[in-house]
Amino acid sequence: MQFSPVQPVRAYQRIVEQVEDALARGELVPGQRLPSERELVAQFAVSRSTVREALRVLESNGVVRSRPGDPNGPEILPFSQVALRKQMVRLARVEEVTLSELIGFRMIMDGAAIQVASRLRTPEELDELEQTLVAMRTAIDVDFDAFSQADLAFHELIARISRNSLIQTCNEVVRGVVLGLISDKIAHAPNSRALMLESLHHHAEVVDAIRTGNGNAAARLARQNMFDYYAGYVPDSEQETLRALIEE
Amino acid sequence: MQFSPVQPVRAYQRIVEQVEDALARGELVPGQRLPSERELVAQFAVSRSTVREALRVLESNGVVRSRPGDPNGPEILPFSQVALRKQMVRLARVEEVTLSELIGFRMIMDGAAIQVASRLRTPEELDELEQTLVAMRTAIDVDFDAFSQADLAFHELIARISRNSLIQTCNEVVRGVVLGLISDKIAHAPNSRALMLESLHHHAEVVDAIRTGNGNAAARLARQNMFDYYAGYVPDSEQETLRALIEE
DNA sequence: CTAGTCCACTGGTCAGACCAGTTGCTCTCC
DNA sequence: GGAGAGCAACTGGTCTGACCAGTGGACTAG
Repeated sequence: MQFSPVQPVRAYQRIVEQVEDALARGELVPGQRLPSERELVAQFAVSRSTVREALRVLESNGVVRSRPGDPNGPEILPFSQVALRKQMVRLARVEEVTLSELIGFRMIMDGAAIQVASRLRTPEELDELEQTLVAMRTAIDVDFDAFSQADLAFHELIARISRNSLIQTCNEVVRGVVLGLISDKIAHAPNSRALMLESLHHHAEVVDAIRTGNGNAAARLARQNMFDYYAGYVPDSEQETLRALIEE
Repeated sequence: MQFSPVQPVRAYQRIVEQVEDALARGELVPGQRLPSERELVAQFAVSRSTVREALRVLESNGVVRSRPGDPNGPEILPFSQVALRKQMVRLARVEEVTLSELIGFRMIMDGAAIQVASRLRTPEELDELEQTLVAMRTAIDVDFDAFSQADLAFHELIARISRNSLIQTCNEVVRGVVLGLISDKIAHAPNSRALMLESLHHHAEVVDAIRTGNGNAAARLARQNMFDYYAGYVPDSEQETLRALIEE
């Protein structure tokens, strides 16, 4: 007879589990309301502190929202990847993670999004992509921040067209972290305008490949462009892993 | 003069922010301890309930761990795959993330790991890969669990050879989540042994491509194998996004 | 030296009080 | 009749204080 180690489970955790189980079974759906805290105290037969601690956890997971004075009780929120995103951010910000790892990961994510988008995109979505190119062209004459915003819109659209929310979330996170690390260097580069123009040209090439539905070519182009753009910020000794992602 | 809408910030949220800011600035590092709850009450000049609600949020974010009776106060945690995995599992349960999205993500991660590993692998690492194939061959005659373990060792080694911790982590997490969702179906398939043999054959093909340093071919092979293996578990209407990842 | 007990701390939960915010209803004034 | 003010009953946010189980270290007895 073999026993295994036991672990006490806190009362508030039990409440969290019950609520999430009810969500998984469809017995609670977004838009609905939980009972008030005082009602939950009665139903769960615990103190109000315990209920509130459970609600803090659920809130942090993006499951519910509480508003003071709201007479209808805590609201179930639409499902979102807020908490997953938080964990991805924590992963990306681990101290030992290098810039080259982040850039490599971004190349993979962007490349994959573009590859899938090339196959799945509708004509309307292709039009939207063209519009983002126009916006990028306009933003060049404003400033680097405006160009970054337009660039962001381009990549967010690509990720949306890929219809994979994990790609979307990872892409957003790693793009944000990479940009946070080297944004100053890029914005203050002496040839900033030239870089923006070249970047726009590359984006247009990618859109062309997407238009023709050539996923592999589009992904390879995008990865090559990212390598060219970012390799200068990475130590020579770490570029090998990035090169592996652009070979034919 | 333009004013913007204001939003009250709760006291416990302020505490969460202060702790997370201190982490971001490196003033707190994993392994360190926060002061005890009663000490935090004094430092933040709030009630103990408020401190505890903040700690529930931080705990839910994977930032700290509290143990009853621990005389050293709440512990700062390093990033952990467990928390990332937990969030992915939550999303899968409510179908905010579909099986096809998870499988697609896995194809991308595994494919990328194999592509980079093809370039970076050392002769010693290639030997290690061969050993995992031997272990898989042996495990077929044991049972599906043993084969799964050997399969896991293969993929973990590949991810390690890729020298990208983001790929490693995401790969491990998503593999665990996918396997958790469909493991029962696979283990009880009537042709389980045939599936394991075929899977072993595919892994050997991948290792061959890695040996010759052909990253693109290895990655494509791996993604094709995963598509063949998993496509049956995905609705027809969602297979298009997976097909995009295996086209030439 | 080892085992047991005690003490001072830790975190988990409870009960009750008070406060600010929200909503709906009623009353008064124009 | 319509608009505004006031009130009551609720909501969630925070506070205070008490009690309990768990942990580790110090002390004592064998």
